[in-house]
Amino acid sequence: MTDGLPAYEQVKEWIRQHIASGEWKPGMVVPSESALMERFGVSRMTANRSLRELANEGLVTRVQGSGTRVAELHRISSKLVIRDIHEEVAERGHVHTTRVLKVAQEQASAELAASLGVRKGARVFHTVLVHLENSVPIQYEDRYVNPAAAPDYLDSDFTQVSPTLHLLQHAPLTEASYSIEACLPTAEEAKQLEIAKTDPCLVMMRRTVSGANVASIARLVYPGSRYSFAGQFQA
Amino acid sequence: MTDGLPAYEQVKEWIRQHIASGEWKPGMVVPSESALMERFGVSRMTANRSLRELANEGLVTRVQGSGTRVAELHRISSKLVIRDIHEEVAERGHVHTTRVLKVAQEQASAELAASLGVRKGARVFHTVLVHLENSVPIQYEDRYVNPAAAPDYLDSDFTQVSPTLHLLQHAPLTEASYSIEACLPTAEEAKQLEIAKTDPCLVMMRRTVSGANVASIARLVYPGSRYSFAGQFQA
DNA sequence: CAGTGGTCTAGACCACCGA
DNA sequence: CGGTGGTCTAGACCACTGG
Repeated sequence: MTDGLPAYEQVKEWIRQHIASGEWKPGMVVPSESALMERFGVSRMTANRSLRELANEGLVTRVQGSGTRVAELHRISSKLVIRDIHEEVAERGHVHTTRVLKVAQEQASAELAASLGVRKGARVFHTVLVHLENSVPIQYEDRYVNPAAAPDYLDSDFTQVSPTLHLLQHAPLTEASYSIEACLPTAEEAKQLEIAKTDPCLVMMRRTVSGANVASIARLVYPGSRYSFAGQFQA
Repeated sequence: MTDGLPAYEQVKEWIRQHIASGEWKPGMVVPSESALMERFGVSRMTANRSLRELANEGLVTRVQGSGTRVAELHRISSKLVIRDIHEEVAERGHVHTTRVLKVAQEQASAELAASLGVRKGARVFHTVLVHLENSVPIQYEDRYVNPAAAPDYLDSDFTQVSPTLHLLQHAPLTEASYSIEACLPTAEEAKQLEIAKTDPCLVMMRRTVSGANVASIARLVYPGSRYSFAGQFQA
């Protein structure tokens, strides 16, 4: 333990290298906490932290009473970060503007009511807008909001504050789920995004939960030719 | 500290609730480790573990000497897990089969050579196959493999072992990057996936690194009508 | 039963920040 | 300078696994 790095990091690094080199294959037992104590002259708390963090990262699996093993399949798992679109465009040094198509109160259909967790016919907020990057449309956003989660949603100026940002600030996020598909745009979406009706789009359906309420349900349509999701994974 | 839950989890949960309820807003200071020691009657190591894990989860930020604060914007960040397709299909209780279209050695074009990190004209492996779930095509996989990373790649029986699995077993994964877009299929892809040329597809480009080598570059085409990526996020 | 991981404590030394 | 987080130790009790 001579390096400048913390001891628990040195232990992690040593284990990582044995796994990455293929020397320790999936399913094989990794040195136990007491073995690491001897090998590195560290306390058990330190050895424990190393193994626990590697387990959190998915590199090893631990079973009480049995031991620590190299994880079976290095699943390629990576963080997909969903960000406020205004922030994302700004970070590229571009200008983000918004075209507001609809800001309204509506009565929830049966299907929508079920998704939002409100009674059928209850009052819900509905916004439709288009996000532009340097005047080029990059996202069509069709969103329903539960008034219980964000009572003053409709008072927001959506040309200044994106719906995502308003919700993040007024309805702390506790849970979210999404799915990504490839679809053709509807006629209205194609028109607003200024693309052909045959241009494929990435469609993200996103549902966010804030505390006890479903806060919002959104359908986000991205022109396939102008947008992609990217991610990275490091072992 | 009466509950059945570990003390550090109880402390985390207490903090999470104050954040989720909106009581503690982004930027506000969270109780320090010593404050938590008093409040819960735990040792500093335990209080430290609670705050450290919350920081790893992105809920708070910590600055040495300054303190712990509620993180600025809850970015909706979620794990996108990319799995071996055979395993994924099997888990749904369906049958996975493979149609092998090409297994060959080729000379790398300039562009491909650059991506794979080999010399132009170097020998590379090239496979093309279609994955079927209950006899329905769900993925067209066009893959180039660096022989340095998996010398016996071509000896594999791809009807039994998927390329992903072979690579995971023979070339331990150290890094991966991907991007997801919406595209129309090529004529060949449409034919093999048994879809119309106008049906949008999800296309994932994936690049994996094993140790010092780029192991493989793959283009994975999913029929939009039969596949979606889903994910979830919990605060 | 011995070996493993899961948790917790009391105390310690250090580096850093801000008044 | 005091308060904060970053790390580490020696020892402890428990629950679980496997032979």
